[in-house]
Amino acid sequence: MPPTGRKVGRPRAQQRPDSGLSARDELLGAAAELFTSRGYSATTTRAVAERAGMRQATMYHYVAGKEDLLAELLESTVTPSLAVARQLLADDATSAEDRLWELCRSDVALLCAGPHNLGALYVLPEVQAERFAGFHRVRTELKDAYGQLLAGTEACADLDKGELALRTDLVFGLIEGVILVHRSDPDRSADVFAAATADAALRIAGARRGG
Amino acid sequence: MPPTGRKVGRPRAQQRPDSGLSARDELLGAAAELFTSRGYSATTTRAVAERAGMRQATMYHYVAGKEDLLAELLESTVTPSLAVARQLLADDATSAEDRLWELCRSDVALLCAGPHNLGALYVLPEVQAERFAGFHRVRTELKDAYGQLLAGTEACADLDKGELALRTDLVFGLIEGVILVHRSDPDRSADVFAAATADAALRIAGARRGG
DNA sequence: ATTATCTATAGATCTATAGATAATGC
DNA sequence: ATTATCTATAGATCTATAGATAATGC
Repeated sequence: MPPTGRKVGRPRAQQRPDSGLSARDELLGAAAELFTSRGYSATTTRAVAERAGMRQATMYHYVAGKEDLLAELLESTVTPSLAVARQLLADDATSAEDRLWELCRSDVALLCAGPHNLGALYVLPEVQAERFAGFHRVRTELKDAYGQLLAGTEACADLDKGELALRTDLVFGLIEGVILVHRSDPDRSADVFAAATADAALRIAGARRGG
Repeated sequence: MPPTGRKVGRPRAQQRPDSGLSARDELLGAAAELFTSRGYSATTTRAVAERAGMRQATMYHYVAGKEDLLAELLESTVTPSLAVARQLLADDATSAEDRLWELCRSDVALLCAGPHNLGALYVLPEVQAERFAGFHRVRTELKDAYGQLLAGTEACADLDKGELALRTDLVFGLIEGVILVHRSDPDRSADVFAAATADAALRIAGARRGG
């Protein structure tokens, strides 16, 4: 069994050094880059496939179509955030303030850490289509986690339902917005940026860490 | 001269009650609705024209193409915000804190007041293209106004350049983000929402109104 | 005559499928 | 034999233009 370079199937027309990734993952990476920078509808299946190193038709060997790529990217980026949120909701040994801070920090860090601006996927207009309802359910669950942690802070303890919804929108809007603005200065440390955003979120809530 | 209903030119195939708007403004309105809800590339010239009550080809009597519509929508939504910003920058009788608050409030109010979610236009991936550089220059000028007002607040007086840029990104990100999140609850009063966002922006800055 | 609109369509895509091809595996 | 890939293309768009048409204006 020789080291590498031996693969089943017809060779690709354009040979490239082996990235180590599966063909499917290369397609997902290409789609992430193109969808976030040019948009979903503006990105052709040809552009995705050729950036992944294969011809347009070959893409269909791995995915059912463009929609599949977007659906998978959406789910795979929101899932880690939601896992963090669930764990924080269950942790009743820590103050709501500290848990909210950590949720904000990790959310921003997760989305700003990767090579592409995955947060930009969330606001693509096409994502509002029924096809992506699964993503929206998960995203709503994440937003609910923000609301629950906010409701647990001392500063928000006495707010009525409408006021709490307003604060939740402000905090959630901050997170969504800074991820987009991040592309204006992508060289800044994602960790520093994430911590600063979490600080700002607590200030919006009227809360303080360790409270 | 009879009241209405008398117009030069071949009648439209689909007759509709006169909206009072010019054909060009009807096209702009249709484009605003479709670009914000479905996206720019996903919106066809046929969809825009027919929503405006005319056939696809007739659109070219009023605009050079889809790009023109987007360019005009972008400029016309950022221009009023920038006019407010310039006026506030020149007003040295008011504290930087109060002026920053007002800039945030009016920016959110302007974008959330209209029937469509015009703020969503700003984050369309297609807007990053060179074709819309004019919009980006104006938008950068608006962001600079945020930065200058922030620098004038007591809370930010001693920050270095990098720290100030970070705060500016946080405040600007909040504004951009809440405008997007606003679509989750478009029935809420735009004025209340705008004021609450401005309050939140000052808390991020570490400043207080009347400071 | 002027104008606003229409119908028709050329040319350029874009997606998804059909079927051929060139590797390895046994 | 199996697999991954290729080339070729049908069918469905989509944009922008050409040229006809049906009103009013004079």
